[in-house]
Amino acid sequence: MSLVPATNYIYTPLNQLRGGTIVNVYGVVKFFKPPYLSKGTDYCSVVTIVDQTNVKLTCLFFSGNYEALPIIYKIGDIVRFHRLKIQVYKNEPQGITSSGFASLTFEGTLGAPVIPRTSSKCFNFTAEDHKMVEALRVWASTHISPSSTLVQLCDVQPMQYFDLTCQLVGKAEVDGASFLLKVWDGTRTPFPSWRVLIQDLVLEGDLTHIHRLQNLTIDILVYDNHVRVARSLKVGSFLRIYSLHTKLQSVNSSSQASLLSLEFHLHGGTSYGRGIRVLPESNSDVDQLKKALESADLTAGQRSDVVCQSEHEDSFPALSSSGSVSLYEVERCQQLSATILTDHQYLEKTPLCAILKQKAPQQYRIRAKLRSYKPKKLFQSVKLHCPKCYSVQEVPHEGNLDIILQNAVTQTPNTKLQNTSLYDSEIWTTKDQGGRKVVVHFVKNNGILPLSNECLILIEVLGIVPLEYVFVMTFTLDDGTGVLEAYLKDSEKFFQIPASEILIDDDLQKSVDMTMDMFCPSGIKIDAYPWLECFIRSYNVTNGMEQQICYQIFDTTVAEDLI
DNA sequence: GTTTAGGATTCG
Repeated sequence: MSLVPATNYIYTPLNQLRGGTIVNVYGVVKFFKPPYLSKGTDYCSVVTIVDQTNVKLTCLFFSGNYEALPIIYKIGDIVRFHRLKIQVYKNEPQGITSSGFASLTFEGTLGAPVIPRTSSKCFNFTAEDHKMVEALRVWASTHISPSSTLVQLCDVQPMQYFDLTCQLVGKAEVDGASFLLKVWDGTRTPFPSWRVLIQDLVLEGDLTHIHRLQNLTIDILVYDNHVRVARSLKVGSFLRIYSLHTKLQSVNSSSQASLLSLEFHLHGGTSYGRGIRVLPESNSDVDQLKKALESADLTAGQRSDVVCQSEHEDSFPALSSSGSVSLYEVERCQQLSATILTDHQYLEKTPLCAILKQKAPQQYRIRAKLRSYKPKKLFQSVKLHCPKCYSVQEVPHEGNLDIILQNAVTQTPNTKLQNTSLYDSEIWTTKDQGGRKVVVHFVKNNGILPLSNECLILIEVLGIVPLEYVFVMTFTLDDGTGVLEAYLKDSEKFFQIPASEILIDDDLQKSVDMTMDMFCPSGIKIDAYPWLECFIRSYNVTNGMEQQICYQIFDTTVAEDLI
């Protein structure tokens, strides 16, 4: 007689789930919201899993007991759910807690020890389960991209959402809607953290320790629903803060120098799994964190190499007039860029806020995201450009003009460039110029020829200067410190596609469209856009009485692996 | 015994 009931659990593959049943399933966590207090009576957690059938299942878990919900720390964790109810929501199977629901969670890393995390006092775990976990790890290693949101403070970028593993060193009430957490992870941010103003004496924590850590600590403001969680946290505990948002702020000081600081916000709500979870000492990421904390360079945090313009202890280093922030643009913070420089790699990057304050002409290396661009339709960006207009040259002598024009008359227009899907072409034969042929292209809009007053007309012209096909676009660039409009005028260097061939080649059009869509993807926020490394020059433009500074992109090309 | 939320970033 055995005290343990010989239950043989059957696990249903995720592609065989039927509404109205109660099942046991295994899966890899693809998305999750750490447990949070619902608007009802229970804690809630939303978890999406996937298995070898490549079918996803989103599950809703409710429990009055926080511990009873699945103990998931990151995407890629492996879970086993027992007595999961399957219901149908929006015509899709959906999992939900049913009575007797229980879960086990395992690290998803190949080769890591198979240790179940659970609040269940007793649970069934056999050699078969062990095999299931191993098999899912192997499958996930080639089918699930590793979590890219786990980032150390030294690698944070302005305008980013990421998950931070850190230790809490201080906390303070700010107001009803926000709460301050002071944390560190042993590394230093590329820009100094903002300092949230709080009333004296409300900061809880070891003030001597916090002072010693100086700029190794960051200030996080958490809002709304996260306030009560933050308030309950114990100083010294290890945390993972999910979907933490960074924002680079330029602050003007009395000395008129630009100050840059990095803000950290945990916004209200639970979208994208925003939340806070305490990690136990046994967590393998906490082991790593502890090592980073032990080996942290406290002296580096003092920034003794920076000349501060203010004597205030917590002040931010000022930007020099050249706008260089090289001290904080730590090289290890490099992230792959969607465009690269073809020259000037030795130059330091300059934040846009600094460029916007300076006189033209100058040249800068920048790193920014493409907030938007104009025109949206590729055919509108292809223009004929006259290089002579941009260069200072003598107007040809009248005597030479005849010869130049006569030569032009003998050239026959290229018929390959006529009547494409993007424009209609007409050949106009002159009567009094020896029958010289002039080709006029009427550019269509979405395949339709616009009214004559709105139609872009390209004229293959007049013999003196061979006109050059170019892409002309306006890029609105944003690096978190400022926004700047820069022109791109490119014949083939930037896209590595000749502008002269774009109008007659569908594949090239698709390629440029895809590149632009990758720079500036629709439907996602700018934080998820790729970084562009660009070289720009500023120049003065006089428009009547007004003088304006414009910017042009050059010596920049689309990164090779994107072409 | 029911409700909660039902993935899909704030705007401080």
